[in-house]
Amino acid sequence: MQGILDNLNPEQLKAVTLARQCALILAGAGSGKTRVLTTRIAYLIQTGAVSPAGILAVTFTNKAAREMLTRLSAMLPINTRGMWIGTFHGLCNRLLRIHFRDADLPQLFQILDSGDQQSLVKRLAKAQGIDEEKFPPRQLQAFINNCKEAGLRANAVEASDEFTRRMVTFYAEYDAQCNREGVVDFAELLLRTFELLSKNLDILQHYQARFRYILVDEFQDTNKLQYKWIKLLAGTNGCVFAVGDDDQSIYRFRGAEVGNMNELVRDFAITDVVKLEQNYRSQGNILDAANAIIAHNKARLGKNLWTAEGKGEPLRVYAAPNDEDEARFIVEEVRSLNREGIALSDMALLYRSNAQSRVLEHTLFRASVPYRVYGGLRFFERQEVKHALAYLRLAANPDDDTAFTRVVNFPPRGIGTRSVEQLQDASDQGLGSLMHGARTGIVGGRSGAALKQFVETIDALRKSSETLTLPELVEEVLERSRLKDHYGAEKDGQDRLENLNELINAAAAFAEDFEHGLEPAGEAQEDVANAGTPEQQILAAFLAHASLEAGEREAAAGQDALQLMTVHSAKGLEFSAVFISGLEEGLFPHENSMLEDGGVEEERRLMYVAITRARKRLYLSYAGSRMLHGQPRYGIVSRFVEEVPAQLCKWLVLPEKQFENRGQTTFFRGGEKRGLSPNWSAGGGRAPQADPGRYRSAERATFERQRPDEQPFSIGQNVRHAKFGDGVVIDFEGRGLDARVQVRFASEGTKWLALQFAKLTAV
DNA sequence: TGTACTTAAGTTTTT
DNA sequence: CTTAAGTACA
Repeated sequence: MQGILDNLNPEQLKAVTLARQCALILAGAGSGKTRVLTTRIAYLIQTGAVSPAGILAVTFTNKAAREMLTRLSAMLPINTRGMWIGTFHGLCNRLLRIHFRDADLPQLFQILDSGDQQSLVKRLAKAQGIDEEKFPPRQLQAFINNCKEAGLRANAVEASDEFTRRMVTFYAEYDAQCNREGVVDFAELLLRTFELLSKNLDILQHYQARFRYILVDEFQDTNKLQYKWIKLLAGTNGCVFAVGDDDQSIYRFRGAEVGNMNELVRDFAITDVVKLEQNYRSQGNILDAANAIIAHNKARLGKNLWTAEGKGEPLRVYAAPNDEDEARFIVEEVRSLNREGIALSDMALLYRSNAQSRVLEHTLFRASVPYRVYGGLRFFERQEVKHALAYLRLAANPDDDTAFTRVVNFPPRGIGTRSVEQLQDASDQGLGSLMHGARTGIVGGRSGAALKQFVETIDALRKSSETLTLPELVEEVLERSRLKDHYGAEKDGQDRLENLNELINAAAAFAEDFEHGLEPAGEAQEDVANAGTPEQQILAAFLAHASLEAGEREAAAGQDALQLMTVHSAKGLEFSAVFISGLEEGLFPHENSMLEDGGVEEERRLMYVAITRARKRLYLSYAGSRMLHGQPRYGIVSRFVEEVPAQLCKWLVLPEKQFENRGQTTFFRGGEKRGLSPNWSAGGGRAPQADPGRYRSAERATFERQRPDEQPFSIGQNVRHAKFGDGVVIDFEGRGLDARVQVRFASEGTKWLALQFAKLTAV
């Protein structure tokens, strides 16, 4: 017992050992939030306050849920299986699988990810002859999701104008179509569960009695519906332990309501909010900067981070004449820090929007600095994987029209848009799903025959799904669908084939976990009375898994590499050294945010998150000009840089030296709320020129010294390629973007590689 | 029906 | 600049 409470500070201890009462823990960045959450669970179980089965812990990401489970099993020698720890969506999926009848869902309902949802919206909008100019599919999709996340069905949405009324109608038709197909989107998982519990008192009471303790992570990110969901499950006797930080609320654009924190305090009569303000991550100056910036926001719950550590280094601020120079500066600093012994993987290069990574990547590449970009395509989102999954989905549920349209003519089998339209028309007239139409031979001629073949393939797969193990079934899918043949024949299909093989492995691994009850759905299985064949159960669980957990981001080679990511994806992480780039008005804070009410405050919280990622070193940089959409844009320093107290900063180049004629160029600074004037002057505007004298020539000299780095590979050099492995450069031609190198690989033979595309690193 | 060209548009993201 | 989506043509 003593063990788990050791080394907690007084506030952490208070939070962990609270008596049975609802609580809001205001946990600042780096204050040991996850530790408090997991220790609280361990404490409750160890003191016998509750059995593991009485715990419900909700997170936003699978990663956070896994982290919690890992730490928990390190703390307690218990079986974590009975515990409900997971994401909102994962837990809802679990509930709906158990109570599919009461939720009015087919047993093997499928989950649409955002991409699937968008194709469904597009298909439906087209079928209804909706003007895509007036109602862009993206907007329709957003409208539906916003409604659902507010807990509103179409019949509950108030529409005052014609435009909204049309969208509401569409929403109703969309839902009807989902029901026909037996599919649910992400927001539907939550709304459907909420309705299930609202309408079935016995089920609600069962779970209210079971989950005596409900814990919520990142509470500031909950949306309206999620909060209602928590409230419903907690009931009058529940005990909610919410951990959050209003200063780190950066997801308002996807429906997060910081106001839920105040609601919670009111609804659950919380009398004292526990504040965790001691920061164990950043040194003093960094923390002071964060506090100073966030102090500009109004309507905060109020919290000030402090540290027992010293002040540490000052913040480094660099004003670059342009984006390329900014990148060059960062790369030099990264190398210098690396020489001082900081691992590349312990440094992060942050930016506001993904588009900014290109210049940075280019410069890093030329300088042979290994890096890893977060935010790429994930495994289950890859085209070839989604195709294979669509066949699996049809095997599980032939009425899944989204899956049907995706693969009915992929690989190409002579079924064109015309034929699919015929099926669609028939379906619109109430003649059933697309698959049903294909089966009944609505389409004649060659296409009709091809369709018949397709139906037979799916039927065969469906039969196989009843008996084959999951990995066997996946293999069968790859063969029968001819996906393997198709990608095998494609000249650049090797990577895709590898991913398809990887899917078999993923299926095997999943089946294994499922059998051992490691997958939560494995337990849910016990609760289901009438379950179909076990093989079909596993298939449904696997498909849900593929939608809910898109898989780890593309794993780079395990080497030490600089971490590149948006500020959003940096949330929750920490690094010894952090570079925040592109600190210009219009970029960060983003220009679009200035039009929204409270938009700049959200951007400021984003800046706060960025700063508090750093342990020891923090760099802020901005560029006088930046290439955007192929044209130069001229910007001025972000207000966020100016909000940092001057005494915390060390300017590496004095700003006035770079922008000599700044006073002559007219720049606008948007207001916090109105922001009517653009903060970027367009391409034709006058640039803040660098001082043609001293500064420029000094920079030129630096560029000259950098020259050799432009051609990082010389003959005889050892290099590494992400796919082909290690090799040696044996020839070279071209310059700049056209440059190609010939590399002899240890295992893959000799290849010519375009430097522009191939990710080669020096070894 | 599939390929090649043109054109438009371009925050942040998890489930 | 890049990418995606849509249109014209073989």
